[in-house]
Amino acid sequence: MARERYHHGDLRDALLDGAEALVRERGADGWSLREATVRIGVSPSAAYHHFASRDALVRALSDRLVARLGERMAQAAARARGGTRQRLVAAARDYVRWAIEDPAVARLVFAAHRAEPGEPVSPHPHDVFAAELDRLAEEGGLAASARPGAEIVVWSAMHGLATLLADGLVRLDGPRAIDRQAERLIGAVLTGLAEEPEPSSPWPLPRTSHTERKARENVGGPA
Amino acid sequence: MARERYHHGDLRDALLDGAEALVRERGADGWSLREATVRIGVSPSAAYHHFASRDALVRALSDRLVARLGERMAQAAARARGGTRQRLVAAARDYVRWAIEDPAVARLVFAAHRAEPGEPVSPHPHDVFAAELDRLAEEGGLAASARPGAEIVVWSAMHGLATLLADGLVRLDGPRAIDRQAERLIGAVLTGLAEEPEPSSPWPLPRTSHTERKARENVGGPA
DNA sequence: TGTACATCAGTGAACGCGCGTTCACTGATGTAC
DNA sequence: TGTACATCAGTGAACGCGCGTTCACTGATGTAC
Repeated sequence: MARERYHHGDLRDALLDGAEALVRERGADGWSLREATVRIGVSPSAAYHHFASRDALVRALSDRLVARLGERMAQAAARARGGTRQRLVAAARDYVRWAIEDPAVARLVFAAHRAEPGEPVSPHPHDVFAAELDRLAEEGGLAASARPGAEIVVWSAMHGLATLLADGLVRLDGPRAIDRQAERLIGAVLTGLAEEPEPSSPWPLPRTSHTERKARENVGGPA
Repeated sequence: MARERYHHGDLRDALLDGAEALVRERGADGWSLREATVRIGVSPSAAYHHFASRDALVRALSDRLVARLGERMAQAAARARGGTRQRLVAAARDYVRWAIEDPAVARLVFAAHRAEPGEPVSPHPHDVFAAELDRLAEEGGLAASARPGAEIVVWSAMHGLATLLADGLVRLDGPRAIDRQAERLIGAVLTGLAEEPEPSSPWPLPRTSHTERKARENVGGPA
């Protein structure tokens, strides 16, 4: 169990792995920084050479997990057969699948990401939805007036189902039922958006902590 | 600040009030049972004459809060002018309003209710949505095939927006923008449900911890 | 109206606990010459 | 190829903390006769 080398070599990543495993075993909150270090065979204080605080560790873990989710969703969309609507269905379904696969991980991500600081993460579920809706609008599957803010409509719906399932407030028997519920929800939302009458004044434009972090990062960046 | 009487008289309620105030001030998790007792001017151990554990206190508080939310929603629906669709819009909008009014309270409720035990709470948001959708189906605003499980579709959508806002992942400027976003979302979902093609096999029937608790309670109850 | 007594709802001290974080330190590594 | 030295990434002991919960207790209340 003991390390052979004095220097670990990749303690930062190892800590993230350890913390992730603890989240799976004991829940989003049921573990300590000390446990994560013990599990790796390193003293608690060693963690502070890599993270300023326990909180920083949690944020880094959350960023890593959310990036993985975004990648999954983007791949699910890319693999989908059919048109853009099917791509959206696939991405949306995957969001929900991911949440129930590991509810504790989902809770950590949803809770931890409320805290602002940290690197902006790409791809982010928000970006995936936004990109697919752009496609849909270009193809004429969505009125120009309905496009702004539509990604928040879609994200809200899928986030709600994912959260209700991850928190155990709603239960469905088996993966097939979950997929169908997700498909039903995204289907209703997309139909509703497609039929949306032109609003008398433009829809409100929600801001997200994710896109704002990206914008902040790009100040002074490449033109 | 000191109590005049040795016996408090209504310590149970006072503890719930104190805990609720702490949640508002310090967040869903940022307070202890001890703080709640100190605030009331009572020793920490006194709490154990009324709650078996801190957890039981949290659950009781959550039940109280969720019942209040359900009442609000039902009243909003009752006050709505227009048809059943407008009643649903009003209830859905209120769910979101409630969540952003006090995000910490909303987080406590959403998190604490995953834990099973406790009294079933009525009215529950789930019941309000279900009742209004029943009306809508009776009036022909919703196909019979689309009714089963539709309350989870609606609840998911509104829960998602509420959660994203309460957790600060999405921001909207001012109450007017929030109402419009909520209206847009529930509008899209209801349109989508109304247009929903008859499924080749019935939709999955999600179970909720809330309705299951009620069912359990009614075993052996009045016929 | 008075007294005995059970019950209820408090007190206060103490418990053991594990936590995040700091600190002075030391072993290992890499670079300059 | 060897040596000096700066830097990096660990150690281990200690800190102060507040927590939930238990326990033997006591003051207050209500009821029976």
